[in-house]
Amino acid sequence: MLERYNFGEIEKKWQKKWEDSNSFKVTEDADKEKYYVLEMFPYPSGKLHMGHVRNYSIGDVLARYKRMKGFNVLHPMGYDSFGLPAENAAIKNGTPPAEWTYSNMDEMTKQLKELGLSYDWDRQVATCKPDYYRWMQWIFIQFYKKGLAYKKDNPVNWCPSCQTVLANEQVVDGKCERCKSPVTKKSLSQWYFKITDYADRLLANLDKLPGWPEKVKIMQRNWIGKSHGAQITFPIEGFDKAMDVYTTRADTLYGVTYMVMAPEHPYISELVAGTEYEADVNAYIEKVQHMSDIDRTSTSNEKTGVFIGRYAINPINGKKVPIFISDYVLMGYGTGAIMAVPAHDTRDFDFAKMFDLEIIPVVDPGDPEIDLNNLKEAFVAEGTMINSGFMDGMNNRDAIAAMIKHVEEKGIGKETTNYKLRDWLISRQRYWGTPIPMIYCEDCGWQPEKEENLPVLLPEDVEFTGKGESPIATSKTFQNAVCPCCGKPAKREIDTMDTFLDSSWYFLRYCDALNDKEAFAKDKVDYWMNVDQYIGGVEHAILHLMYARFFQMALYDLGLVSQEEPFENLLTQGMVIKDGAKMSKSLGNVVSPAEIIEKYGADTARLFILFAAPPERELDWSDQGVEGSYRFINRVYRMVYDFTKDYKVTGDAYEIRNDADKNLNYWKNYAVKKVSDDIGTRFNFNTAISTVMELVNEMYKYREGDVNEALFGATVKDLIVMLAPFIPHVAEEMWEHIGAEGSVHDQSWPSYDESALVKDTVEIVVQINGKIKERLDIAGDLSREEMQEVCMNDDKVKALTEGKNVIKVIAVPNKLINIVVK
RNA sequence: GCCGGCGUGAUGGAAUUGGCAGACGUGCGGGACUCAAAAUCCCGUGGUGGCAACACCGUAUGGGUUCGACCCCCAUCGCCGGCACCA
Repeated sequence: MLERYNFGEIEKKWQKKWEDSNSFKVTEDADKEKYYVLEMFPYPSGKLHMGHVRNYSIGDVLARYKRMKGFNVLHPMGYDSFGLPAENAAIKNGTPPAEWTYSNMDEMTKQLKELGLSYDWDRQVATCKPDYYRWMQWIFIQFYKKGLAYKKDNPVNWCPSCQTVLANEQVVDGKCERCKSPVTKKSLSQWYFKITDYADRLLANLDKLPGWPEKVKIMQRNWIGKSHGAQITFPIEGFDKAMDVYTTRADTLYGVTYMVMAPEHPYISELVAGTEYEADVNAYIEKVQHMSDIDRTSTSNEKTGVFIGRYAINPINGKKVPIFISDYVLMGYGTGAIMAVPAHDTRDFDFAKMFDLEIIPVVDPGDPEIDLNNLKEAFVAEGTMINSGFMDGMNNRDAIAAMIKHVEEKGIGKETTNYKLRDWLISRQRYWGTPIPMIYCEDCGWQPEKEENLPVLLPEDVEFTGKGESPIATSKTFQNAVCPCCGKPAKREIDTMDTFLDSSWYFLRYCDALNDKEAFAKDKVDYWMNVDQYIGGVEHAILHLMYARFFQMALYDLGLVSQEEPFENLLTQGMVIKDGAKMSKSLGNVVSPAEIIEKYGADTARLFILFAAPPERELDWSDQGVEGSYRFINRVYRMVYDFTKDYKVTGDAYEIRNDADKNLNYWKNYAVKKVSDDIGTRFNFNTAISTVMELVNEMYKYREGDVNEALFGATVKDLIVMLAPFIPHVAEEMWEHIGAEGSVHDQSWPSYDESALVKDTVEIVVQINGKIKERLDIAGDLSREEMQEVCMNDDKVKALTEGKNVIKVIAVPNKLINIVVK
């Protein structure tokens, strides 16, 4: 070890040793307790950013800590390597997506290794590799066979000029973001997963995840959006089909004054065919079709709509009410039609005012301030039923149940549960994704490819023009297939899978990444799963984390895994920001990990990022803070170096000779206790580090006096071991330097001696009426009564309470005394 | 609009959940070392008043509960995030 801290050499040296000895490889070991720590795998954009560094540093500290605690730790890394950017690169500069992706992965792997992360690289997965997507396709087929995958026509955004499907985000003002031509809705045949079948379980199981942040669970609950109500059937005058509506407010059925259908409602064309309303209705539908969902919802108060010339009959009282179409009713939720109660629904109220429709109050607020005959806004709170036949006088919350029961008895409706969650549209008209392993046969319909023919490989004879159909369609051979059922020539599906599928089971593949016989062996998955600690950005709170849960449940139902939920504990790390804003190119506040590693080394980068803030919170990047972390490493390094000039680190046995020894011994043991707790149970790495800093400060102080070689040496040893998870390279270097055996990362985590934590005297606070008046050093571990006695006999306390009436005394052992006086 | 979260020194953040507010780091001030600077080491650093011992004030604001509140309750203000015409 050199006198000066040369991070460049140290980091290179140890990274090579770890790699050469395959230090972090793990295998199943039934005799050891396992721990699976997983960080969300990255998209291989080519460069790591600080968010990655933060994510992986957190995971690495945990992995290294748990390993030292004796766990068999699985800590893998891989790439979510399918996706659009690779395809865009191909369009822009002609590089094949595979080439672009593989070179990015190499670059990122290099950077990850430079951070000194303790991954078992043998288990690396990349979702774009055939040995991964083969099993993705196999899983798809299992889902298909179980009835979880289906193909359905559905309207999607279509740009007639670019000849392509657009995502909602790519439609601006009803126009194509690129060429500005009006976007139409086109019905395209798309593959879906029936995630809605799992809505209830996805919701209910959230309660079985105490290790998840409440925030994420709330977001998922809202996304699933379960609501309880009734479906009620309204006959349409002069029409043979009736109109079903969904409502959570069955209590307001008597207050219905009109009906609204979504513009996409299937009955509309029939209802207006050949009438004087047809032209207006079609014009309105046309207009709505040209709007993106974003625009449809942006003008939230301005209601639009058209009367369709038809009437519905309220089944409860026979009242005839007009039917409108309006874009404020969504086809995708409930039945795509509503009963409108303007008196008690804000949106219906706005619409009724706009079209001058009748408003009938049926819930009385019981508030003299509110004029029921001239409502200024919809009344949506609780009240008493009026104008509602048999329900009059009831509380409206009770009336909901009463009305549901009533409509069920009369056969005009039924109790219903609804979800906001929709089925998962999984097909993409893109090249760089897993081919959907389905074949269309004129005679047999859609058939899954035979499992022995997997993988269905991505074709390479394709063109990337950015126009026309998916590039896969340009392949001369890809679509030609044989029907797995009847053997006749058939056509292969050219759509690929949403990349969220790939990332919905990668944690299972890590358990058995090299298996070429099956997606994963059940016994291996049974050994490693569940993921004990999952770590990633909160931006995945809904999509990825919901899809992965869905996959796990579906695989559980298929008998392929033994648990319903994949992630035992979830930690959502905060963003890395600088100067009060997210790091971004446009703001010019990006700090690249590469430049920090170059200037200070990976250990400093890791230490700073863990020290600057607790993991869930935003982290404010500070160049001066980085300097501070660098200084701290130097400070430790110097101390260890200097100590070994005069002394040796011997065994662990030492004697306590005096107060200074006792104090250092206290700190040594206290730090072990505190750091273990902070890493292992609280994930407060920032306070763990600050404790180690305090210990180092104490060691500097101690060094000024009469040094007990054995004690100081033992403290140095514990110090290096405690620092190892945070700054693994320099810890290893110092460990070698003090002449200790083996790798520091193979050491057991230090234990502490409870008796060393007992102080001879403790400082307690004396309060009078809750105000601190005095601090006293008294013997430690006194009982309440003893404490009180010592305190009341103190001269200052006596003086302060002189002539006052002591009402009561509260004593908290080793902490404080509060004397209440009058 | 609805649902969350957060407001603590100049600053990033501590305070293990109702018991010493401001640990640790940064910055700043002072000292030591040096011809000098950097680095390093040591000391100080919430505010007001006082030579001082000390006193008073202080965790967004206003109230409450409690012997005791950064922590619990009510209201208000501000910032951030999620969802957003879901009937």
